[in-house]
Order: sequence, then structure tokens, then C-alpha cells
Amino acid sequence: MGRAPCCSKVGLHRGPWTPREDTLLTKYIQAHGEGQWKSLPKKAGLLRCGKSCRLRWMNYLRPDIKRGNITPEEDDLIIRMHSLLGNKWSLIAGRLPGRTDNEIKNYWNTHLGKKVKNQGSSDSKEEEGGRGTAPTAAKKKNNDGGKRKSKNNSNKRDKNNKKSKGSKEEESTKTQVYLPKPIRVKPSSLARSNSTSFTLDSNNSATTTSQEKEEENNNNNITKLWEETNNKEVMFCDEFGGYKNNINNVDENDGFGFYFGGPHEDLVINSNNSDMECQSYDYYGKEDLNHHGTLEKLYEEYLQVLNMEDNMYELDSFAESLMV
DNA sequence: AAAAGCCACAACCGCTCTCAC
DNA sequence: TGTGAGAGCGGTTGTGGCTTT
Repeated sequence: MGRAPCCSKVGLHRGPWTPREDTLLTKYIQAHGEGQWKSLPKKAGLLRCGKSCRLRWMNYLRPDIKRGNITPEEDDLIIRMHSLLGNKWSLIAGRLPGRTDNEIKNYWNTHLGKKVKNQGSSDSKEEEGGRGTAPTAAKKKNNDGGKRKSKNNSNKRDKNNKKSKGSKEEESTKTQVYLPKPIRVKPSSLARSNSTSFTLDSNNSATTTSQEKEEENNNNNITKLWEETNNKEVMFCDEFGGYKNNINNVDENDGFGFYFGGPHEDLVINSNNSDMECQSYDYYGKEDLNHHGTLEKLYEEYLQVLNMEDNMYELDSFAESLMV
């Protein structure tokens, strides 16, 4: 299975993009829109493979990319989302407007992974199995056979004991996070779905295949583990990550809402006793803008939810909804 | 001042999924 | 139903530049 790498073709540029290439790509996409990545390089006059063009555009050139430091609010959201979703960078990125999955992944591997690990190691030694693949880059570097010159194999620094620079990573965090084993989510059927409405049966009748059942089991295990280890603080995700109100506090009219999906198409889950109705939701629509406001606003709201002790809510259905 | 160590992140790779035919 | 192309995702690598020795 699989195909030959699209970049293996002789004569194509690889490595860092030049300003000229960036300009060409940007101009072409501005004129013709995204898509057709395979034929795009030729049409745009680029000696790059389509995949490389797509990556460059998605992760760097897109006008809605937010450059700059990750804010503490975003930082916190990432940790919480990761604790629930694992390494589902694209899903996490979907909750952070202007951030890319690659950026978040890198940020996690270089900052948050260590941060959480430090936090976790002081709390428990059982992280290993449950963490997933978090700081793989760091792990890799110890085996680095690459260009870095004269890297002594016995070097093997202990990153956590490292120098003063690490002090910023040692800053205390206020949350207790359990990291579930990464699980495969099947977001595509949602993300790429054009349907505007569908219904989920909360009794899982929608789960049919063995794979889905396996995921469901994973999910339940995760939820169980999560509940066991997270008594101190229940995680809620904000509207970007999807938060839940106490079902007892659900407004009968509004239901409870949490959102997931891509930046342009979100899902609103409304709870009606047994069923959950999911609707396509235009993230940037005017109604949505009124409803969501800025990230800061959302974060405030999110913090409020966090502070509501009574808002404990089972994560089962939430996790299930993400796995559908 | 120079070399080595280290970090951060852009870019690449390989795989999977969806969809059209 | 099978197949191939297009697209997307997560893991990994390469490397410039900063820090430490």
C-alpha cells in the first residue's frame, strides 16, 4: 500500500522556502484559491511538489495564521485538550483560531510536554504508559544521528535538570492533567461532512463496526481512568475545546452546547434527554461571532466553568461524541 | 573567542482516509 | 467492489541560532 513520495521526483526543490517561492504561491492561491495541490506548483511556476506547497500554505502563508507567542490561555487550552484528545493536533488546532496543528505539535513537544511531564512526575510515576508519544522530538535528539556536530553519544542530557533557561518551564501550573493514551479519532467523517444535521443516539447505537467498538472501549477506559485520576479537578474544555455544563443546569431552551470540528464548520451538540442533535455550525458566521466573541471572552467563560464545582459532568458522552 | 551543546520550529515522510470512477 | 488520486494527519528530521563551557 501507500504511494511513492510525491517529493521524490528529481528536480524539485526541497528544504526551506525562499521569499520568491512564498510570493509565487501566495499570489497563485489568492488568484485561484486553495486546492488542486498536485497541479498547483506547475501552474504557479514553482518547482515544488504539491504536498510541500500545501504544507507551506497551511502552516505559514495563510493570512489567518496567528504568529507569535502562545498565550497562557492558549497554553492552558492546549494542555486540557491534549489531556482529552491525545495527539490529535488538528483537532486541538481547530479550537485555537489562527494556530496550526504543526505549530501546536511543535509547541507541545518543546514546551508543554516537558511541563506536563514535570508536573506529572512529581505526582505519579505511572505516566509512561498513558502519556502517548508526547515529546518525541526530545527523545529523538538523544539518538540524533543527524548533522549536529560531534554530539557525544554519552551526552544524553537530562532535560529536566537543565539550566536556568528551564525555569520558565518550571513555572507552576494550576491544573492537574491526566494524559490518556492516544486514540485514533475519526474526525474526517465529521470534518468533511456536508450534512447539516444528524442525530446521535446516546445509547451508542451508532457504533457498529469492530473498530468503532474498540474505540468506544478505549474511550470508556480513558474516561474511567480519567475520572479515577482526576478527582481533584474535572476538566472542562471551553467552547473551542468543547465544555460541558452540568446537565442539571442545562437550559431547557438552549440545551448545553459544546463545539468541535474545524474552524469553518463546527458542531453544536444539544442535549435532549437521550439524544444529541448535532448541527453544522458556521464558526465565522455573524451569529457565531456574536455568540463566541473573542478568545479572551471564551477563556473567561471557560474559567468560570472550571470554577463551578457543581459542574462535574461525566465525560463519557463527550468523549464519545469526539470519537464518532 | 571558539567549540560544543542545546533548543525551537519549518519542512519532510509515510501512512490513512475519502471520494470519484 | 476495487482502485487510484487527492488530501490530511501525526511522527520525525534537519538546521539556524542561541547558550553554555
